[in-house]
Amino acid sequence: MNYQTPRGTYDILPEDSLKWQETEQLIREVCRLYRYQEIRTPVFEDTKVFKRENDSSDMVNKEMYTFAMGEESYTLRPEGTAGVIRAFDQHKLFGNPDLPARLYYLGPMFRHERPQKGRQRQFTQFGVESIGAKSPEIDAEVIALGIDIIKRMGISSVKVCINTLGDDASRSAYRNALKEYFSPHIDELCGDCHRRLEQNPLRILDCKVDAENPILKDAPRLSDYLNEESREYFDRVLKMLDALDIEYEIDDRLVRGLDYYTHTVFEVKSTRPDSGAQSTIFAGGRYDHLVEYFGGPELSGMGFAIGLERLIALAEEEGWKPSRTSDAEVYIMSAGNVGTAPLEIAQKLRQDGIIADVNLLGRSMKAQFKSADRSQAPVIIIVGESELAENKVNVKNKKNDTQVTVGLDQLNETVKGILAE
RNA sequence: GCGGCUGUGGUGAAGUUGGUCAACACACUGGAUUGUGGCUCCAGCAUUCGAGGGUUCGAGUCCCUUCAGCCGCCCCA
Repeated sequence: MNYQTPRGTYDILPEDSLKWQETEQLIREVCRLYRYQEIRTPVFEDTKVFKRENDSSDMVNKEMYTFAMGEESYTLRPEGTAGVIRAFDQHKLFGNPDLPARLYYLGPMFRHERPQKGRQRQFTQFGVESIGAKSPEIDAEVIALGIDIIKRMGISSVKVCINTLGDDASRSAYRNALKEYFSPHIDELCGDCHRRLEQNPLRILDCKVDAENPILKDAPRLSDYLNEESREYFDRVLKMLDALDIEYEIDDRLVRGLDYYTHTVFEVKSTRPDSGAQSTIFAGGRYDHLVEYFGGPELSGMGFAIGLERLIALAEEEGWKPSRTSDAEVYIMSAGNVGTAPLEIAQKLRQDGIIADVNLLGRSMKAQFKSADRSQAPVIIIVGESELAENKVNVKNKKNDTQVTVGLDQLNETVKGILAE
């Protein structure tokens, strides 16, 4: 085969499109229940939208699809949050009297990563952002929305890991404490951690190589550096989760990769034993400075993102299937020279909302029956030359394997009767 | 970006120390059975083994390159 999809991209074929449609529909319905509204932003933006200053992670350079057109540098969106906040600021949605703005997005994202299962270069992400107000209730609502969706997808083996990074003061105090603590022990840590010490010392805490290293276990705890206000905020988040019956586990090693998070951060993981390295279903947190960064006022936001490829894969592992099918309700075949009658009959049925498949090839009855079986249709209409001469056709009811001959004027009613059985 | 495994028809797959007609099964198509199938029987269905080079009298089997998938690491917005 000389042509194929680029690495890390894939086609959704007809046999799979239904589950995507249903998953997206489910997501949209749940969002409607929570009164989150969709926002659609471009799939590419000025590179500077995604390439933030002060961002200590190196993913920005390595993993973005950036291209130049004339003087401009553009980048395919690697995530949804930046574009949404940009739009929130650009269109001055902060002027809305009813903040927070509750927004969601759903669409393709692009990252130049080494593909694995549930990890593609073009992938589909759904996310919500609740922007413009700060309260523990909002944090809980956002988490609840995400949990709601995955529960409705039949995913039950999950746990919520949650933590707080505190406010700026708490966080930078802790950051410094970590640096001070690890610096003397640097030789006892792995190579990656050497880099992390300068770039993002918080991430040393969830290093896999050094996970059992006693140096890590005795590291300063973030909770010891929280100021009163941050601690209180977090306690209220947890109380709200209790009230909503959402079980969680406090994990003070959970720091997330990005610098912009403040206060609440969380990750919802699969507890299935075979989920391997891809166990996170969705994750997010609160950010206090992003709105300001894109030129808006000092407003806080809270959000999460979820990859649909992984969501659907996990749901299927737990037995989820789309509830609708693309099966036919009626299959129309022909015997003898019946001209345009089968097509006309099909058209009339469709106008009554019945899913009709019709044989369009001059094939043997045996072949037509095989197609009819494959279509899963419970009703087969056989348009025969001699019956048609009297304006009649044969209707086979596959539910009880009976067949009747009815006039064309009663056909739709007869079919509906069988389907309703 | 680094490391490991894999790649044979529509599908699941056999292919032994390189020798040839690339098993077997399912699916599919046609016929037995020109307008009532689902059973059975018969026949057809990979000039080719991800792609491209090389070694050889001869390669799916050996070598090189390349593409893709999977697993782990990095990273995970």
